[in-house]
Amino acid sequence: MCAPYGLNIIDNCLNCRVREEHLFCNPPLPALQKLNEIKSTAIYPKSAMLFIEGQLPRGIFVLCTGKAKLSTSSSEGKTVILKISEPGDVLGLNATISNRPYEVTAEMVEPGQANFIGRDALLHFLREHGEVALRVAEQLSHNYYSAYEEVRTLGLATSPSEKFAKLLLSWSDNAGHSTDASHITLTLTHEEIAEMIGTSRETVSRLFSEFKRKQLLQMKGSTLIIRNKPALERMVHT
Amino acid sequence: MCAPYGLNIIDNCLNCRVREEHLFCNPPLPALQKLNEIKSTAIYPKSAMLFIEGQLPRGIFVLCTGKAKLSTSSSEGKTVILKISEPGDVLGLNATISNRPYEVTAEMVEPGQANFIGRDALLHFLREHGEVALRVAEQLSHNYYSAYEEVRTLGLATSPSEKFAKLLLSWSDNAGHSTDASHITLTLTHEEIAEMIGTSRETVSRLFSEFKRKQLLQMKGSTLIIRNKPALERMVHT
DNA sequence: CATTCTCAGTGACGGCAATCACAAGCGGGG
DNA sequence: CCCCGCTTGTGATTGCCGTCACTGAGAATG
Repeated sequence: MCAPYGLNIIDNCLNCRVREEHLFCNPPLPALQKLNEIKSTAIYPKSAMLFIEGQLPRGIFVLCTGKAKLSTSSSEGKTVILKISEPGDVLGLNATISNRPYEVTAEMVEPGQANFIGRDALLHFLREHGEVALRVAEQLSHNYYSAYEEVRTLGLATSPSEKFAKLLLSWSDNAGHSTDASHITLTLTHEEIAEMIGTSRETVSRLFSEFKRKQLLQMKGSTLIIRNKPALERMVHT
Repeated sequence: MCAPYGLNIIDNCLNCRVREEHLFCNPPLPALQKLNEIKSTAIYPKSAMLFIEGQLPRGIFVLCTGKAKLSTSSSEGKTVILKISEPGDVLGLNATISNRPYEVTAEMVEPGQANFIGRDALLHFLREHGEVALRVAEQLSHNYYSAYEEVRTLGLATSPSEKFAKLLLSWSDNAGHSTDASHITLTLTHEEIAEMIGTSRETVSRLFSEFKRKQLLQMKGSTLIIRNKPALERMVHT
């Protein structure tokens, strides 16, 4: 769990140490103190919108706990989910750095805490602390890889089943840190899964049925168990 | 045209001034001199590979003239083209910054000149010249937007015709600088176009036929003329 | 407890595009 | 000049998946 609202950023960061991308956790002390001055912390409930596609960039959000989904929609209402962000991720960085409107919508799918840093303060800070700019570059590079992976999923996989298998494997890889990699807690609806792999909700339902029938996976409540990972890997033509 | 092989980077940059992203053209003089020391220039023929997906990152290539296609392939041989890079673009930056293998293959589709900067020299340089690191961040952000746009194209557009229309419009926008925006020189094969919009070669052929029949476009040799841009825009549900 | 809403599962149907197959243009090089 | 490779055009076929329609389960809400 993350430190409660009101403690300083150092405490936040100690509790943030879930992933490797700690944009603002490892810098030297002077930078850290400055960061602590310019950030503000808030807790967001499920379904809270951190920012919305098209808005002018107010600044960045450093996710401390909870999960946020990054999505973009067409005027027809069709939606693509680009990524489910996890603690440690920096949201809105691209828009803020390049001063273009937020290109995605960030919505909390699990309630959590985030630190906000306004655009002017951030840019001013980065100009003064060049060491941290490299960190920013790394985070941007990370964002790029995420989008790139999405392109590969959407563009290279032909069938929905292949994309679905790929998604399951990516979940399995991410979860592999502490718990059993084959046990995954499923927080997304079929609709949202469909938006991640670019297919329809019904097809996702049918994929679940099919994969269960083929003994590839199994559901226990909201826990998803991968029963035959090698078979899944064989379905994916990386 | 770009300065011939052998002149220094200042001359190169003067001639590079085609686009806005001049990672290495505007820095203060000391940085420029240092850059000039660590870069090396070469001319590449058509089909030359600057780097290949999966290779360890040797460094970056700043494209001076010519065009390069950035693509990624599955083991099945299916290919997605992520972007056609133009003069001013920095290739291989993501991989080099984050020290991961090149995630794409960069192949020249029009012969041209590029400056190479090795990874160690680049990182060393960036640490010494923090001002330029912000430029790097901007370029990375730019790369991200490209990938993001590709996700939108691949994920949000349902029909191949919509993606095709979108591609034509993006060409029209890019070409709009100097010449008539409705006249575009076509350098890609149908196969490559198919790889950009995630469809089959035959479908692209049929799309050309269909669009010509509907008076949306017209071909004169290798020049493509857009005859009804509003109609194209109506086909795209941004 | 009743109502309502969201989410999940499943069948039927139809259309669209991938695939296969082949013919024809086109250009370059020997 | 003539072949050969690459590119393009187009027909026929097939199967997959998106859409529509409906049912039912479960959670939330009052």
